[in-house]
Amino acid sequence: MTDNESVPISKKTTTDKQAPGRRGELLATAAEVFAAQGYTATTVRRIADAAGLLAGSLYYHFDSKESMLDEILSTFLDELWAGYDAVLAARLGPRETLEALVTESFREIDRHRAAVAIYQREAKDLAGRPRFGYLAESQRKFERAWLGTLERGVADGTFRADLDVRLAYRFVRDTVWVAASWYRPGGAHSPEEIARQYLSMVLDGIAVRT
Amino acid sequence: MTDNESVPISKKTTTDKQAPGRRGELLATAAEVFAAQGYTATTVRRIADAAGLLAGSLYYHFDSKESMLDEILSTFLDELWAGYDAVLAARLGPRETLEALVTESFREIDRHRAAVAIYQREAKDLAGRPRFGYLAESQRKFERAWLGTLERGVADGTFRADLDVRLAYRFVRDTVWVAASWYRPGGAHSPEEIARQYLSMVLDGIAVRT
DNA sequence: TAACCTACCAAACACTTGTTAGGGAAGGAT
DNA sequence: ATCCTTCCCTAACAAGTGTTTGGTAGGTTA
Repeated sequence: MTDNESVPISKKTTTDKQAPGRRGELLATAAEVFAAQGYTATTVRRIADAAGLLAGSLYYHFDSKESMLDEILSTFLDELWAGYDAVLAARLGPRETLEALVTESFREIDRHRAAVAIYQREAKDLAGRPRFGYLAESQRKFERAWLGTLERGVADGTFRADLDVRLAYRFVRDTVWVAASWYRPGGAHSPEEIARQYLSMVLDGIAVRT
Repeated sequence: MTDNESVPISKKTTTDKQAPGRRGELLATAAEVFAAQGYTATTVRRIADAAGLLAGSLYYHFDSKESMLDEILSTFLDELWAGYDAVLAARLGPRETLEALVTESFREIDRHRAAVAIYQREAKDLAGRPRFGYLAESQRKFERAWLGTLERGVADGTFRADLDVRLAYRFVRDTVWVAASWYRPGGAHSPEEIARQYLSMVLDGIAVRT
C-alpha cells in the first residue's frame, strides 16, 4: 500500500472538484465518468479519452484505477464530515439539527454531485475491502448522527413517537441522498430551496392537514 | 419461504423468483448475484459458481449474459405493471390511489427484491440501449401514474398545493424504491406494515403536530 | 551548456472477459 | 437396442482489461 502523499488543499478551480493542477482535473473527469457509468463498468481508457490523453499516461498521476476512486471518495467524505461535525458541534435542538443536516447534505450534493453518486452506487460493495474501511466507519458515524437526532427528538416530543425510529432514519437518509441521482447543479432550485421543500415534506407530510 | 439460507452451491433453496425448471433457478441465482455486485461487475463465471455449474454451461440455457438481465427485468416489470394497472383501474381517490400504489410497491419489493435492486442500479444506463427500451417506456408510465395522482390530489385539496409537485414525485418515488437496497424478506416488518409506516411519514410527516 | 522535472505517448504485458464448439452421460420413449 | 432430449463439461477463442516499461518533447533550474 502506498502511503497517500499529502493531498494539497486548494482554492476553487473551474470545475466543481478541488485539488489544483492536472491531478485535480483528472480526478474530476474520472469522478464524472464513474458517476455516469459505474466504477467497474468504467475502463481507464474511457477516463483517458474523456481527459484527452492515453490510458497509460494516467499512471503517471495515479497508482491505480482504485486509488482514483479512493481519493475521490475520501476527499468527499472529509469535506462532508467537516460540515456535519460543525452542525453537530453547535448542539442545536433536534428539529434544528435535522434541518441543518439536511441543508448541509444538499449543499454537499451540490458541490460533490459526482462523488455522491459514486458513493451511493458503490459504497455497499466497497465497504468490505480493507482499503475502503473508512466507508463503513463513515456509515456508522452517519447512523449515530441521524439516529441520535431522531431519538432526541422523540424523547423531547419534537418527533412522533409512534414511528419505528430506525425506519424513519432510513427514510430520511435515503430521501436526501438519492437526490444526487437526478440533481443537476445550476438547475431551477438552489440546494437550500430543495432542502426547504424536502424538510417541509419530511416534517409535515404532503397531505393537507385537516 | 422462510428458510432462505445458504450461499454457495445449492440446488434447492428456491429464492424469491418463480419460473419453473432449471432455467428459473438459474435466473434466480443470477438475479441474486447481479443485485449484490452489480451487473457489469458480475462475471458469468461467478454466476455459474453460485449455481453449481461451469460458465459455458449457462449458454445452454441462455443466449447471453445480457439476455439473462433482460429476462429478469422484463419479468419483474410485467408483474409490477399487472399490480399497478389493477390499482389504477379501480379509479380510487388520490389519497387512496397513493396508498394503494405504495403498498403494492412494497409487495413487489418483497417478491422481487433482487430484480428491484438491479433495476435501481442499472436502469438509468440500460434505458438507452435499444434492447432495453421498455425500461424507458416503463419509466414514463411510472411518472404518469404517480405524478397524475399527485396532481389530482392537489387539485381536489387532498395534497398540499404549496409544494413543487415534480419534487414531491421524486421524493415519493425514491423514498419507496430505495427501500429495496436494505429490505430483507422475512424481517421484522411485513411489506404492508412498512408501507403503512412509510405512508404515515410521507402523508403526515415525522414532526408532532402542534 | 547541462541537468532535471513534468507530462505525456507508444507498445507491449499478463490476465480476465463473454462466448463458442464438440462431446458425452443419464434417462425416458419408441 | 435405438433414438431423442436434457443438461452439463472440457477446451479453447478473440476482444478487452488494468498496468508496466522505456522513451521523449518542452520547460525550468544550475
